[in-house]
Amino acid sequence: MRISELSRRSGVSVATIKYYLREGLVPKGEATGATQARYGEAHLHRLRLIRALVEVGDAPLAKVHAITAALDSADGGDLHRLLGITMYALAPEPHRPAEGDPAWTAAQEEADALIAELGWRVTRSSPARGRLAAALAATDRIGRPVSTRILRSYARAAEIAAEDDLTVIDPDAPRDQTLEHVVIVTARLEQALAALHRLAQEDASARSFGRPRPGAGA
Amino acid sequence: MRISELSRRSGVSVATIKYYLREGLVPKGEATGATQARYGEAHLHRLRLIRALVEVGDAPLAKVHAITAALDSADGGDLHRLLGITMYALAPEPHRPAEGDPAWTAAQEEADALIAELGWRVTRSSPARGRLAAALAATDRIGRPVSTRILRSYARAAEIAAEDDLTVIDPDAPRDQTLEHVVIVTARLEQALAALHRLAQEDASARSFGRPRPGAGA
DNA sequence: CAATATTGGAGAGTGTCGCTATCCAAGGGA
DNA sequence: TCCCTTGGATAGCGACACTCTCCAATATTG
Repeated sequence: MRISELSRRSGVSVATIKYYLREGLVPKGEATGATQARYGEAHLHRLRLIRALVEVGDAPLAKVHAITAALDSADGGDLHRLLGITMYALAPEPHRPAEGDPAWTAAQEEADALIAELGWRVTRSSPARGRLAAALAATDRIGRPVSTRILRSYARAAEIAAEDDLTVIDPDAPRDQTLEHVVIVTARLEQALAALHRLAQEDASARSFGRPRPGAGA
Repeated sequence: MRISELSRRSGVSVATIKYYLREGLVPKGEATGATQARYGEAHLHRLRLIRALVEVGDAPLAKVHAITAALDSADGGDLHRLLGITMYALAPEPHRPAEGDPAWTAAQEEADALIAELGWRVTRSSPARGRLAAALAATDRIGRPVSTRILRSYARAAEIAAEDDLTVIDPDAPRDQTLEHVVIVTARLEQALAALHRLAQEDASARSFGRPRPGAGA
């Protein structure tokens, strides 16, 4: 297909596709002349992956670029590695506190202990590990550490959810599409969890601080 | 204190404070002359709240403005209302699907049913309600609906966590400080939850797709 | 008291991000 | 044949969150 059809089928404007081509996020089409090229299904999948990363995963294009680069080079790479690269790129980096900070050290130990206790097989360098520790340290510093009870209860729920997430994967589908699905499922579940948390919080706040008939927000 | 001291104690540059003053995010100091004004502790709390919203809550200044406006006007407003305004402003708005979308309708009903079942007292217009529905609808559409088992298990965990969140609140502390703490605790817990979820996912991926010695990501 | 530094206030400028618009010449389709 | 689309490249734009520069009016310090 030509660029206009690719645009129509992907919902991405021609100008934006050209921009992605220039940036190397989408591989060039097969040139059929000085001013013509042909695109295929792979290009369509790629565009959908990019949109999923940007719109659902809220990733900056630079990170999208890291992911597509891995996709385009490590064709034979195993799926676990590819998933790792993708999820690592999607992770927001926490502003890491100073090395010597006692709250930080304690939080790291707590995170490690929890991971060990659950027997989770994660790399030492996983950004999620640091993110967890940073979150624990921050609440610590405010004087209200997260209770281990809650942490455990969430961890258990997360375990089940993660297992479920992966059933979405068809190892034989195109990689672009596989990643697209994983990104969407992961991001959406996180949205759902955050939403649940806020709803629960609103309920708790209504019961603690609300008036009998809670006029509530907005 | 004068602006330079306010800057030093808050860690926000003088230029930025001036900018916040111009934008009305921070109330003006008490003028003591044509080119002089005095600032107090309230200004310090306000700056810390703003930084918490921006850095931890990742809120755009426009939303911060909505929150500070509420703070500055509704001094007598009850805490529940103020919390509502704050958390509503922090909520990312989901791109709401078309009205007629069947997945959307079904997801909304599921969300409402869950809330009703748990007996949560949340307003009909709560953005978290829409966010939850949007997340459910998105995974639905991909063909992998979130299981109610997982949803319930997360909801239960969220309930406990939310209860805990509120113990951070001292109803007699300055409102700016109270909001700052709630924002930090809420945002950080959400980070922790997301991190747990990703760690669990990495573990699941390692077990399903990894090689015996999982070289993993990055 | 004089020299120097700081302040409030306002406007313009900066850097990043993710596009979007404009041009142009070479093909392609009717 | 004649017009429309395309690829390719360059420049421009709008939002955002500052940051810089000026200025005249104080404060502070010696």
